[in-house]
Amino acid sequence: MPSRDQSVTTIQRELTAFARRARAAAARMHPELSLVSFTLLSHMEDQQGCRATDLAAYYMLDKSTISRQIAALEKLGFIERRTDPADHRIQLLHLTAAGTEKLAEAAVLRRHAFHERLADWEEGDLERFAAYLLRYNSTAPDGS
Amino acid sequence: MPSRDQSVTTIQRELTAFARRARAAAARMHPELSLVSFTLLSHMEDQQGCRATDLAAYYMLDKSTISRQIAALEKLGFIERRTDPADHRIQLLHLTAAGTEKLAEAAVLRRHAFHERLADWEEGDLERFAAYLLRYNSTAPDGS
DNA sequence: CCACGGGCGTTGTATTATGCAACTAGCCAG
DNA sequence: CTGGCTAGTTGCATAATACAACGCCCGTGG
Repeated sequence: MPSRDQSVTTIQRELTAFARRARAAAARMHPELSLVSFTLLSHMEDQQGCRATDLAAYYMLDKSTISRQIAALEKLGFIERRTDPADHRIQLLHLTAAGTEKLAEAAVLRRHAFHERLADWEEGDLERFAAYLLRYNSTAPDGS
Repeated sequence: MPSRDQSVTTIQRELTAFARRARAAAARMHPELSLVSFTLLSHMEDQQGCRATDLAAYYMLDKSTISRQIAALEKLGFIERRTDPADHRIQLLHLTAAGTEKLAEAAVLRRHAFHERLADWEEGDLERFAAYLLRYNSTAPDGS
């Protein structure tokens, strides 16, 4: 019965509903690390040596926003900037030990919450859901 | 190869990434109607006569935030409040004709964007994705 | 070698969303 | 009627964000 239109509507509605909650949930789980901070930190962990510009592009945030987030994370001692020796304009971002640890802490809390929430999901469904999200996010992340 | 843990991690990561973008995308598509406004309006259309408290609970927003959003939407002429005759504390929220129209406009833009983005998805995948999101959001929306 | 255009990042400024706390008004049970 | 509860509003503070102007460094073309 769900038409293509209806599926699309549901997807946008539910994704949006999720978005509304994510921040609050993050704030509850790890007040020390906002959702944005957590996400950026997480990204940096995966992409050791990424640039601020990369983050800005990926998350559709202004470079100034990223700059401030990075400054805050550095002040907290969670990341360090290493100027690219080959191009002094560029800062390569790396997690510090403290950052890795902090991220792990938050991740544990988040994972716990998500696991609880997804406890009764079959593994196959989880995989498919994850795959859909990846696929969704991989398409046209720009704002053309 | 994706373990349960990994799927869960991916889900949170990708949902979060989506969340980061949704607002910016909404701002681009319909600057008149923020993502929150759109979502609330959309909710009100489905649940004619819902209360502010319902919205606050569903979207995990403070009642004051909802109150202000509602005030703004009313000022724009998109909704009207009808005091519940049975309980004068309660305001039942209804879309006006203008609100319905505005919402439809925004919905068209959004649907267009989403459709473009999801153009190459098979209908079955869309349905499953939508179902997963619904299922996800339906579980434990509270913050216990 | 030097100047210019462009990319990367920072800082100043303003806006906006949001939460918390205090408050008002209306309901209901004792 | 009074106390306690619920719905919603408002004052206040904060945090996230965008935009614009700027500084720094790169490479290229004269």
